[in-house]
Amino acid sequence: MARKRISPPDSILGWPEAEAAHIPLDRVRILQTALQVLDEIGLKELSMRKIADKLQVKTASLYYHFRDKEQLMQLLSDKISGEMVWPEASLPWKEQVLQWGIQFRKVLLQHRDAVELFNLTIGVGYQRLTQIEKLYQLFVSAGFADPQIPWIASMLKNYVLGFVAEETRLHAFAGEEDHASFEAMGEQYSRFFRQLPEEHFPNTIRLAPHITNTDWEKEFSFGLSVLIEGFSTKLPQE
Amino acid sequence: MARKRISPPDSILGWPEAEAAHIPLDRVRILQTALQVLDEIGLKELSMRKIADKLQVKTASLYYHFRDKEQLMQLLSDKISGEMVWPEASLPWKEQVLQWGIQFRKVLLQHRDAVELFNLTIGVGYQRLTQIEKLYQLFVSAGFADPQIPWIASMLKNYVLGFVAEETRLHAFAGEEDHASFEAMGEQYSRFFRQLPEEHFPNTIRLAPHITNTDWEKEFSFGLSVLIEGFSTKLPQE
DNA sequence: CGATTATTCTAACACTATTAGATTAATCTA
DNA sequence: TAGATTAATCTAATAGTGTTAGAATAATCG
Repeated sequence: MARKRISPPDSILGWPEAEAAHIPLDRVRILQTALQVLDEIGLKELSMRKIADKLQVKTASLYYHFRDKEQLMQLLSDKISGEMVWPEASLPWKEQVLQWGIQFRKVLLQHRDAVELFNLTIGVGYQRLTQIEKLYQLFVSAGFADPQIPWIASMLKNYVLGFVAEETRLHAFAGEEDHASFEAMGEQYSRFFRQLPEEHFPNTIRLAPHITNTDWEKEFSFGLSVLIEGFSTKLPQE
Repeated sequence: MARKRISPPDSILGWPEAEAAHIPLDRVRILQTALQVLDEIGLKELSMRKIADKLQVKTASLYYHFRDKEQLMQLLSDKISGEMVWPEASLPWKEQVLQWGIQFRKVLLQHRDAVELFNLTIGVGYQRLTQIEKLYQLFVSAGFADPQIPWIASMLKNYVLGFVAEETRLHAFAGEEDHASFEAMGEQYSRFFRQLPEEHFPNTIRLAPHITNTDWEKEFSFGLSVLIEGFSTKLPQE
């Protein structure tokens, strides 16, 4: 493995930052840094240059370790997927589905723009494949018929992605400054609704408060229960 | 309204293409062309330059009519949304939901990368707002409780988006050449699954044929029925 | 120690979105 | 109809993007 030259002329020997700067690159370290950058500036601003800068390395060096940006993002989504915690296999299947959803949402909320990243990349990495594999196993154990399982699993996965997408979209609506107060957020959002022509969008306006003043955890579980009840009706009788 | 000079020196008067080239710009015409370009080259390749080129106009001109690319894409998604056909309000609500889903999927399949475009932009345009408004109205008529409606509607919308996303992703998996044969497509896809380590992904491998040899229409309806059954359980008794 | 291989860097290329300010065309007014 | 005003487009530039070929350097092996 190649190493950058140690202790450049004008740096103090053993100075932590200087030392850190000369750790050789590898996929793990690059992805670690990329994830940090993502969390700091978001997906739209994430560029190869900015990742390289943070690593104190030139951009081209990244291309020794990754084929292109897409592969890097693929593996980045895979790394995030790896943070997933699996529900106990001993629990009843409905409870397992609930837990799976809760855990997936938790992971997605842990990193900025994670949903967009998942939607932009295809899940062919080890961790994302494992995530689906475990979900399949869950539905197999529950007794669902093989031909239904991929679609049921896909519905569950897409529900979580869709829900969190809307959740974070509402967060972003308030602008960049005051992410602090939830109230100000809903305020900005409902201002948009109130400005709509009432004769065209009566329902949208009337139902708006239920979106702005929402308990996300509760609504998330509500949707999950809708899905679980729907799945139940497709369960072969034993 | 400003007009480009008519009949430049070296062009024949009344020559159709030359005439066409001098129709003044406006949002409608730009969006029409943008949609054409999108269908031809896809979302990732869609750029302001290529839209301008097709209009035989310089790139900067587009910025007189749109604030930025995001606004253009916003209105582009809105235009696509406008192709939606609404289900008859006289039908039973379950049938209406089914029709709504079928129609939405149809529209999304009609334009290249439409799902990605919808996921990338927020639906604050007239057509997309109308689409949701009509969906709300549907569930109101069906007798659902106000606080539930936004979430139920969101689930339905997200289901269709998620399903079509996976559908088109599978289409793209085969590469760019032979979009002709569905068989070759499934072939390429299942080759990927077969190469997976069997001890880690037994279910994924065993269930793969159900994804590759699938009747998309049927599976789409299956998922819709899951949702509808799930919604039913949340319907207040009368 | 010398040769080989593994990394990283330099320097460029062909793109991208966007903007200020000049230029032209259309319209309005006298 | 002539001149002034407004609307629309263009010129030209900026600052960024992903990506690549090939030179330079560092680590490793014989």
